[in-house]
Amino acid sequence: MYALADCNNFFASCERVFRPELNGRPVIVLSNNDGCAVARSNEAKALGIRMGDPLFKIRDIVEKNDVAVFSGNFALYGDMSRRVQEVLRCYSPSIEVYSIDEAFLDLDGMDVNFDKYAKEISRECWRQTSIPVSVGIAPTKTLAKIASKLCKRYPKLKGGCYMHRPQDIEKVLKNFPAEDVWGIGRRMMKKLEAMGVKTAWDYASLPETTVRMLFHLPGYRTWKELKGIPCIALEDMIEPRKTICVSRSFSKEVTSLQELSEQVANFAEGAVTKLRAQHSIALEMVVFAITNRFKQDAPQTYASKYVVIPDGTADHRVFIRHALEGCRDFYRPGYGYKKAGVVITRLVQEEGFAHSLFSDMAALEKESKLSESIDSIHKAFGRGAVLLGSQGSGEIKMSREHQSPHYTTLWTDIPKTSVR
DNA sequence: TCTGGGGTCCTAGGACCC
DNA sequence: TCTGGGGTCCTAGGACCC
Repeated sequence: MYALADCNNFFASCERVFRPELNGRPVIVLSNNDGCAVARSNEAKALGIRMGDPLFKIRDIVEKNDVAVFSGNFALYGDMSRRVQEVLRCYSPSIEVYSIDEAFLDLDGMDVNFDKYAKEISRECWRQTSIPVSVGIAPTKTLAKIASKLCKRYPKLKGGCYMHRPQDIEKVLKNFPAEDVWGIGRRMMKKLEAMGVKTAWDYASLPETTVRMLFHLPGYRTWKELKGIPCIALEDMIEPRKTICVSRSFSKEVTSLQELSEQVANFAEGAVTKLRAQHSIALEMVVFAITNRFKQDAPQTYASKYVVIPDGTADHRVFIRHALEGCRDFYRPGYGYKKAGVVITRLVQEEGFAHSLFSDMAALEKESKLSESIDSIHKAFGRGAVLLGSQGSGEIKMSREHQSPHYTTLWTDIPKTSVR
């Protein structure tokens, strides 16, 4: 048996924890640069604001309905997520943190009343964090996801739903749109529509061979999971990432090589920081810059440079140097670059990595000492406490007109009046 | 005017081997 | 005219997730 705990409208709920007067009022949270709505409270959803709607297109709705608008405050959301996880860990020895707002719990072999258990987990999350959490319990992860969605649909379930009897599952699936099933995306749905498949039950009723032929292994797994046969295991071990990407859109277009270089150097530094945190080294990187695809009359480019790092390294300067070289290579005047980034790939664990016979080990060791020093300065004084010259004076200011305080992650921002 | 940022897995097909 | 039968490894691109 699996549980899925899913925080309702997570980012919007985080903002409400510290602004309880916003309960009942529509709330949205925006992506970087105050671009798109990436979280909506139920009231905001009811107004027709969709996931990913750009702010400028919904301005009318926002103003007419007194929608509370927040810039993304990801330090806050990360910290609240950690708090919810702490509560969840009390309910199973084995949990998989699936995303910032979702976690699976392995309930195998537990001798409890699962319906009560689901409701209790939800209640306790609320009591300790003030985040509303929907907990679905079912024999497979895919069904647990569906059960948790039922909690959102039916408040009378009180945040917890246990679903296991075949006749109950059948009833639920017959009323559950196929497109909302975990693992069925837009492309698949298009094929399914043509076949007359509308509900999760329709999909589960397709012949096995059809599913295998048309939707291959991933679609087949989903099909079996809907039938109650577990195929997707709980992954409670945190594996190191296989790729790391740091990219941003700019609040204004970047036209000069100097400015683009400084940005890209910063992204490279950010990527290396993530790389070092998981004790990996990388053998490849790609640096890229793209123009504004929405500006149809402007010249467009998707410029990138791919670099091989034969020695494999996690050295700040190596990545920044390659990133800058890449920039110099592909930069062309006359383009307005709107977004850029650095992707590092071919990641391997630092421990046990066999360097080439011809690597200059003494030089590599010296380099790594410098990077270690940068790490410890950052640890003691915060990221950005020391910069490489090429990183310039820092980042381009992101548009953040509606940022809430860092209530839980900055001493100066701790709420001073009791809110609950 | 204004449009996010980060991941994973799978498969087909190319290139190579005997 | 007729043109074998296995393999492996790698990569790009597609599809999905949040």
